[in-house]
Amino acid sequence: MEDSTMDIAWLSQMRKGILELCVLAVVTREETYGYAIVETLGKIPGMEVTESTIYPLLARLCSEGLLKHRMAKSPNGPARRYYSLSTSGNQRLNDLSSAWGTIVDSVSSLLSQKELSQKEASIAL
Amino acid sequence: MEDSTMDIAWLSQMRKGILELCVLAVVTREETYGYAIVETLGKIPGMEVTESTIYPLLARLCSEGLLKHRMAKSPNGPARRYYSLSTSGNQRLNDLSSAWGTIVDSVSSLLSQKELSQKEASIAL
DNA sequence: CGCTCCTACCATGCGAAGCATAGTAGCTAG
DNA sequence: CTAGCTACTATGCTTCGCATGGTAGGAGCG
Repeated sequence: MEDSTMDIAWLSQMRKGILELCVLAVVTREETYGYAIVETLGKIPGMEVTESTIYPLLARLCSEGLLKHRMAKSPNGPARRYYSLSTSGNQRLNDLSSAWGTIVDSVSSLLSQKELSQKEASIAL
Repeated sequence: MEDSTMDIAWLSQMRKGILELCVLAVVTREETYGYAIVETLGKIPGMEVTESTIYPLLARLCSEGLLKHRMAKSPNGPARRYYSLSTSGNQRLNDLSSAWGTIVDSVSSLLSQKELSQKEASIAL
């Protein structure tokens, strides 16, 4: 019931499922680890996430065989778990990516029709 | 456990929250009713929905005050419940719409970086 | 006049995913 | 040795899409 979180509640809903695409896209750029992904996505408008979102997601993608990981030492803290894409992870990235393109087209088509009808409505009035 | 539904399970996840934007966009074009919205969205690639998705969503949007409705007779069946946008519904549509634009930009930026790194990787190999 | 079929909407319940909250543990600095 | 940063973990809540299975009005047909 907190105002600041209520205001953007629908935003996180809109992100559902899209985050998986984003994480795969980030990991495919370079082998990286959870904590860094949080910071990377934190710089992207509308894509801010917390660790409690990213870590379960990474675990899920691993258990689905889309990601693989290896441990490596960190210069300033506990060991990091570096993730990289598996073959099927690459496949999934392509699938998600094309599905994403389809949805973007569909939605923007819907929204443009909205603008047209609004102009017509203002004329009709 | 059916294969055909398993294959596109992540697709419905990706649609979460986006559907709200789509329904508002459809309703703002013209006053319409649940059954028709299902058929309208059914024609849009990647946006196929069932009645059990739309009716609860319409009810939710109504209870949030984003939509208002009126009953009207149907030429071939039971009475229809026609929906139209309220003032705050219009506001929400604008909010969702701009948030959508932000996300689309962010994701496509991520995906284009992916393509770059893949070219670099193929050179490095 | 009942039977079937299409239309239109409703109720229940489940599973997936984001995320708040809180905790664990490695490592360095002073 | 303890304070503070880094990195990951565990639990539980909430929302939402959706499968399933209804209810009910009207039209056409024998």
